[in-house]
Amino acid sequence: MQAARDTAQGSIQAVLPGAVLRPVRSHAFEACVEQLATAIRLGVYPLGSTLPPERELAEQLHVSRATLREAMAALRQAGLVQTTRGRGGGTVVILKPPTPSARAAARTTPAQRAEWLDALAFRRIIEPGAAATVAASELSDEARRQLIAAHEEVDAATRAAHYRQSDSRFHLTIAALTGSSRVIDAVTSVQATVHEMLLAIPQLPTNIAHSDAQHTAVVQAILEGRPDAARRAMEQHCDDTAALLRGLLT
Amino acid sequence: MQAARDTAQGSIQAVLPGAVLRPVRSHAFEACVEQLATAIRLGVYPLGSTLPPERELAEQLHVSRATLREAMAALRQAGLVQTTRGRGGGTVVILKPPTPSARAAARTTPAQRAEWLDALAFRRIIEPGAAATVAASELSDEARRQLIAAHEEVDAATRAAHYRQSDSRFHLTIAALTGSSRVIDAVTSVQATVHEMLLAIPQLPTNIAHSDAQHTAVVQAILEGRPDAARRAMEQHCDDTAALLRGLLT
DNA sequence: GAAAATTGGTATGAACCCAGACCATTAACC
DNA sequence: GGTTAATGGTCTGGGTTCATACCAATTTTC
Repeated sequence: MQAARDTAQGSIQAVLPGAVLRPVRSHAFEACVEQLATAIRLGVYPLGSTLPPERELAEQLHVSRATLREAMAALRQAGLVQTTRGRGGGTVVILKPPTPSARAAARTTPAQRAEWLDALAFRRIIEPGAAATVAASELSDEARRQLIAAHEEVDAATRAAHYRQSDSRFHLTIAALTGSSRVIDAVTSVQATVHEMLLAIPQLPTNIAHSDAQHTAVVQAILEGRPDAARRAMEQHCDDTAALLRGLLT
Repeated sequence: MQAARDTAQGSIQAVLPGAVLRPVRSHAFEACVEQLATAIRLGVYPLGSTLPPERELAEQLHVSRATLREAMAALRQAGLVQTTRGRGGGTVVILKPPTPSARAAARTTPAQRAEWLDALAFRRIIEPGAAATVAASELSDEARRQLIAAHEEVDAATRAAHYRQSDSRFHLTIAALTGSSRVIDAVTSVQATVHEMLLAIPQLPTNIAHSDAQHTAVVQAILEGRPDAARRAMEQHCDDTAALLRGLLT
């Protein structure tokens, strides 16, 4: 009767139960703060832009306005946004992207490291997959414009502070072009973690040039409709970034 | 001042804000019910197996025991589990996997259909990616055993009712072998949706034979350490299933 | 300049969720 | 057979979240 506890039926499935059940996300307040802060830091809402009205955001996040307002208050207190009342008012992003080297490579907990390595492994699957999917689909002119514009924006952002946000937006744009909300979710989550990691290490200009070349290869492969080439280019990009991060993390 | 509302800075990013923010998962009770019911239906906890004690499950799901118990009560009322008290007691799975053809292809809402198509697109990326990742990694003897056993189990399950659960466990096993919790989450979510879709359509024996051949190809490629072959085999498998489902869904 | 519309700010009662302690029942153990 | 341990069942007080109003400020519109 003791053996029956571990899921009966063979040893194969003995590992699944522990792996499949994931923590339920409670605490709406914290979840809102995290999502909004991430969106701002990734540049989804750039410096100076106005967030949607509270009522609208609350509906998007499936949260009561009271809870959303608490999250807003936290963002305000953290210096990420500023709020003004009345018609035409709203909440404006005032966060200046931090300079990476400003923060030293803080000591990371084992759990933190595991989370980061997990994100890199997941990224190696999802981002190349997204690039291949977009390359295999028929892109509208509008879609092509968006991709090219996002790429040019990264190219133009030589200043390190803006480079990170442009880079995130570039990757998110590719995800958005798949049209799949699950893909967008996955890439957003991955980019948030990568962003966090990159803040912890100094940024080398050579890396930026290197990344730009790979971005260009990805965009070309997508525009020419070559899925395998797009996947390989993005895999190379992920591998290089991952090698850099893993090396500077130990 | 009106134009500034739509995220300032060019038209490219005008689409991102709406796409990136996702609903916050509140309502712990419903989330628990959904996760447990899914795990049971996918065969993570097979018929006759005992679930972990309430205190343990509550901790795994990051939920109070009171909330977990409410979820358990719902599962009990739905006829999925049975509970007995005292030492050696616990909650046992009593759900018999339903016969697919029993339920007619119910009318689906547009939102439902969109969700389903999204899941298929996501699956086409994540499952082949997971197969390639596993094939590229060095597998322990234990891991090889698990993979082979999971495959043989599907092979042996000719009865339709058990076939679905074996199939889900097979795909989940590959995900688990990547060692990445994000990959496991993604595949679990995708399998849950695919499972839901397959329940809505009759199952043809020819499809099972077809799938088995593809499963074999995936396993062989993984065991031989050929990532590209593993990816292609799994892509073929996903494409065939997706074509079938999309066809019978309109 | 007055009215209307849009936006953030505040208040309240109900429902939900949590942590912890304690009770009841049953199988395992000596 | 008696004791112990494991497990589900119950209770309570306090914090969170929700839905729904209504108030306040400010710009747009006429």
